[in-house]
Amino acid sequence: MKSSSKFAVAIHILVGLAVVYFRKPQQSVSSENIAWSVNTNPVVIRRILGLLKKAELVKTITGASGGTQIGKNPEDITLFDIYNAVEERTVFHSPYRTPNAECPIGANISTAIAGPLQKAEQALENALSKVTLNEITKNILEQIANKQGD
Amino acid sequence: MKSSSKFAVAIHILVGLAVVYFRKPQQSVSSENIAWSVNTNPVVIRRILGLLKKAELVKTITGASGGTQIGKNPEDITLFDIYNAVEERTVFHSPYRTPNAECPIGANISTAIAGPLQKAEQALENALSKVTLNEITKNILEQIANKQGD
DNA sequence: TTTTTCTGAAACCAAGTTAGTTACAGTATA
DNA sequence: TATACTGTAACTAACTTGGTTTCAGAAAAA
Repeated sequence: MKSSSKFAVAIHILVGLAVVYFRKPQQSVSSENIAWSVNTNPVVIRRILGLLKKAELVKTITGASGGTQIGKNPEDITLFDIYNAVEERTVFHSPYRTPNAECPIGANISTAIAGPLQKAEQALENALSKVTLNEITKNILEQIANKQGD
Repeated sequence: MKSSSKFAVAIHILVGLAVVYFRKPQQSVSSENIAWSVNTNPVVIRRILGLLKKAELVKTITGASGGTQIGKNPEDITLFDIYNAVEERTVFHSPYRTPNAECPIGANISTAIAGPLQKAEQALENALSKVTLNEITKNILEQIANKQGD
């Protein structure tokens, strides 16, 4: 199983936007700024922002002094929303070369495993939808505050 | 998120071995035979069998008229055992380029999301471990029987 | 003993995916 | 009009994957 980093980067982006939103709700952030925090190229960030925008998790403003703001209250964004926005394929979707239909097992295996795999995926998604962006952001802000207290 | 087909193929292999086991417990199956059912190359099958063998889900016999048998009772093999045997990385593990440590968010994001992601993964694994190879095999044997009744 | 039939493993390739990069058109502000 | 952004196309390098060929080793069969 190979995972893309898109999900992790998307969480990172949204946490950053949430922090900005808490401090100054109308402020927008440039892709270059975000790229600095994530440690990558602004275009990589803009690509992911495009996906988040489609899901209405962020809104972007073009033109000078434009940038991105969070699209809704961090309370109302779950990890599943983010996951759903950036990861197009399901966990178990595989480019599984169609099994041999002449073989009784090959002919029936796909439907036999579809149910259980879907349930497992459902369980994953349920767990993700229980965690809000707000919680994660608060968690990070606490970590930062604690370190400053040292 | 990109998935390999190894998990699906591994299930296919084990269902096949379970069917053989039910019919004739001491019979072993060649990788070529399995490859025919899966519709791929015997070497691909042997690669996956190697992983399943390490997990003691199958046992192989070398030499002429050798092959593979299931390693334990299908009742005692869960989808999680199979998943665990063939998929080395975790669902969310990403080659995430280390975020910028100079940024407070970058410095703290990894630990903040580790917990929730681990819980989600745990949920997935729990769901997988509730399904046995036996159930899937019986399901397939039923499907086959129903079709013959047409 | 020799032949045959298997597994195990190395080595290689083609295809696909991903992150990163450059470049540039379009847009809105100052 | 100059500036500072986004959006997007196009390209590349690195990596992963499944498929394939090849061969050494093992064990049964002849």
